Formats: sequence, C-alpha cells, structure tokens
Amino acid sequence: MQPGQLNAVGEHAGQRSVAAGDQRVIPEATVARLATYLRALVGMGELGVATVSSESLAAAAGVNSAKLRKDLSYLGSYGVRGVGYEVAVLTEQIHKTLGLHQNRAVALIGLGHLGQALAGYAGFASRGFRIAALIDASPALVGTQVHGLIVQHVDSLAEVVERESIAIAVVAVPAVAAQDVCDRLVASGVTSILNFAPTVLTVPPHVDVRKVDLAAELQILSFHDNRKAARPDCAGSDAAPATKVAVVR
Amino acid sequence: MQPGQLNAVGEHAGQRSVAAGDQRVIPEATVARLATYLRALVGMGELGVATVSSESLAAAAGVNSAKLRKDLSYLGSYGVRGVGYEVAVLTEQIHKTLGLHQNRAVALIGLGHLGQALAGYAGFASRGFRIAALIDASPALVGTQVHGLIVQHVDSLAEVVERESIAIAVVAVPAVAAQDVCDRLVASGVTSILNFAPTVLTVPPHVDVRKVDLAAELQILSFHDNRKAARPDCAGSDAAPATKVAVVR
DNA sequence: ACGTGTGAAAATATTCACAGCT
DNA sequence: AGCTGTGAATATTTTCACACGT
Repeated sequence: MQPGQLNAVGEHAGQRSVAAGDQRVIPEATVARLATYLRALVGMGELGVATVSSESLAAAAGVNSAKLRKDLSYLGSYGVRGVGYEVAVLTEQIHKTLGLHQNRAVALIGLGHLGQALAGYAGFASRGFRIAALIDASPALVGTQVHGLIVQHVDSLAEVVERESIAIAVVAVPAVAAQDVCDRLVASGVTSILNFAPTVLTVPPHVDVRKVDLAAELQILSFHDNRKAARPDCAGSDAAPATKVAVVR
Repeated sequence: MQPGQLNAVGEHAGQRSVAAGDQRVIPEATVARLATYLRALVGMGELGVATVSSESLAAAAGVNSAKLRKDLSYLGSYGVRGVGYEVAVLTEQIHKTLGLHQNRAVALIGLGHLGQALAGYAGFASRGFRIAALIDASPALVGTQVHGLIVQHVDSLAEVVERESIAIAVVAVPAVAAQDVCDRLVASGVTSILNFAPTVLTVPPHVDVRKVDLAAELQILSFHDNRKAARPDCAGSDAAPATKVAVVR
C-alpha cells in the first residue's frame, strides 16, 4: 500500500476508562486493509453468504488468512472458533470501526477532468460518503451544475464547510493551487484531506493527509517491470512473495 | 502507504557478477518513495537549483532526512559529503532506476468518466509515460476520438498490446468487468497493471498489480477522523508522528 | 564545519504454529 | 474436526547517531 502516507495522527493511549471503555490500538497497516475487507464482506452479504472463514475472506480480499485474523483480532473477538465469522456482524463492526455510520459529507475541490470524474464516482456514495459540495475557482465552472450539484466558488469554501459540517475534503486542483486550497480547507476546519495533486501538502499536526499520485504508481510499476525485463527468468517459480528486488547497476 | 500492494515480484539475489555487475536490493518502501523524490528533484531542477542537501530535499518530499539518505544509499553513492546532492545527477539516477528512460507505452482500458480523465492527464506524459492505446468495450465509444486517440475495441487488445509493445496497463473499467479485462491483458503479455476497479485482481506471479481504491482512501481518513472526534484534545501537541491510534470501543 | 553514508537500535509488520473453543 | 485468536519468531522499515570524506 501504499504504506504510511499518514501525515499526522496523534497517538493517545488509554484514558477514558468508563463503562466498557475497552481500548485498543489498531496498526496503521491494518486500518488500510479494513477497507478492503469491508468491500469483500459487503459483496458477500449481497450474495447472501451468511458466514465466512478467515481463509475464504482472505482470498476475497487478496491477503493471507493469518494476516486477516490478526487484523480482525484488533477489533475484538467477532469470530466463532470452528465456524468462522458472521458476515453481517463483521461487516457492521468494520463499518463502525471506520466511522462510516455517519455517512460523512465530503467536499470536492477542483472540477477539471479528474474532479468531474470523481464527482460522478458512484463508489463514494455506496461506500459511506456523500459529496456535499463541489468547489472550483474558475468563473466558467462556478454556478454550473455537475452531477446534480451546483459548483461553488472557492471563496465561499469556509461557509460551505461550516454549513455542511464537512470534515473530509478531496483536492483535485492543479499542483500550483493545491497548497493554497489546502490552507483554506484547514482554516475552515477540515481535518482530513485526500490529495490528488502531485505536490506535498504541508498541514498542521491535527490534519491528516493522504495522497494519490497516479504517475508515481506507474513509476513504481515501471521499476518492477524494468527488473523483470533485465532478468527474463522468473515466470517459472510460482509463489514468490518477496518484498525486495534485485537491481543491477 | 499504501504499503505493499505488490502482487508478485520475484526475488533474485546476485548472480550475474559481470563487469561492474554491482547488485543491490531496493526495499519496496524505498521504491515507493523514489517517485516522490524524483518529482521534487525535477521541480528543483526547473527552478535552477543545482545542489540540494538531504535536509531540504527531504522537506520537499515530505519525509525526514535520515529516511531520504537511507533510501538514496540503496541507489549508490551519489552525494558529496559536506555538500549535498547534485540535482541533475540524482534526477538522472532515480530516473534510470525507475526504468523511465524508455518512455514507456501504457494502455488505458475503460473510458468512463474516470478513464476519460486519466486519458487526458498530463502528469502521465510529463513523468515518463505515453498513453499508446485507449480501449473500451462500448460500441458507443469504440471508434471515437478521446484526447487525440481513437478508442479501440477490447477484442483487439492483444493485437494493440503487441504492436505498441505495451507492458503496463491501466484498468478503469467497472468492477464486474475488471477480472476479465485483467485476464485478457495478462494473456496479451502485459506484466504490470494499475487497477482502479474496486476488486481484487488475480494474476499469475510474474504479473504485478497495484491498486488505487478511492473509496478506501476516504475510509481510512474517516477512521482517523473518527478517533479525533472521539478525543477532542490533540491539536496542542506538535510533532506527533505516531503510527498507531487509540480506539475506544 | 558540514552533510553524507551506514552500522546498530528501535519500532512495525508479517508469518508461524498451536492452544483453545465449538 | 475445524477454525479462531494470539503469543512467539521472523522480516521489514524507520530512526538514531556518528564515523568519514570534502
């Protein structure tokens, strides 16, 4: 995974020991996988599956079963030994753990090609998010309707964030504008940002940034492809779950 | 990270000890960051900066300097003690390491909203990739021109991949079609896939898959946001670079 | 002096393997 | 008999801290 793109997440061990105030620490790597497990579980639920073993859920999520069980153990004990997990129960637990019960409002800033595509992306709605505001700086776009929402001017950002109680924003503006937009978002009270602009965003420690860098993903693939081409063996040995790669210089 | 989304990368320690056949192993976590360093370096180069210290390059890339130096050390020794790194030299080295010298041809499968946006994404071209083919299954799209390229039918995929020597493909089709498209790509000889469909792709071990799951990214942010809301302290303590998060159940 | 390069230490993450519950 | 939950072992990644070259 893109591993650890977390910017700043405060660590806080256990105060608040009220009624069943049971506390756990969930490793970051586990959190990143919970979303995948949830997706697989929802799919199974729709197919009418009532129970899954760690083995089959792991297969559906593309991980091994030991990792899956370890991950789920951080949430608590929701499986039944000898049987497996109830799809409904586990779905609900992960859903709750990810904080999705509140159908969060999201603001989308930047309505270029990518922004427009994101605005219409059904996956957001179906997986717990509601795009509550579209924002851009271009006079040509402001006031127009995109996928059922009127585009607002970036100057009314603070107002919109406040009105819609937005905590999460998606930034899809050009790189040069990203830090400025980010600063405005932070000033408006947004605490989580998903950044598609190919820039490093600087934020205060209470704000969390994740980035999606499309070209970087291809470059990583390119690196591995390069290795393969250099050594045209491979392909024979099944199951080669290595994490390092030999490089010839 | 999205940490370790690698599917299958064969590990091969050092045979091939020919002339200067110096070999290294580059950790996966490092590879994922090289793309970010490269971006920062290119930006500095364009600004006319000739030399950088690990400290300032790290700042530009959003990591700490120890990590940056360690990462760069896997490529070899391209810095000068007491001085720093030459921007041009380091840019060239990372570029080469990522296998970008050959301006790789990429196929894009799926021209829905997201696919169309990706087809027009300038960042691919500027960072080493050439979109060489657009492919879709919809009769309404096949034959039309999108960002300067004619959309081809998915049935001619193998032919196109061969003709354009495509090793890397971007999959932006609906989830239900993704595995089928993936299988066709693999059969055609594609060895690296960037998957935007919210599904786990099953591939043979010589093929490398990375995924971008947009809703999952938001869910991860949601998780952290949920923690913040639960404990409205934070904000005071600067610099809290923790990787774990307390959970109240 | 300064800043890289890197062993060694610490922190995280993954995998193993099996005790324990149904 | 089957499958979860988890300590212990292993692997990977990050951070520290300082020797070394310029």
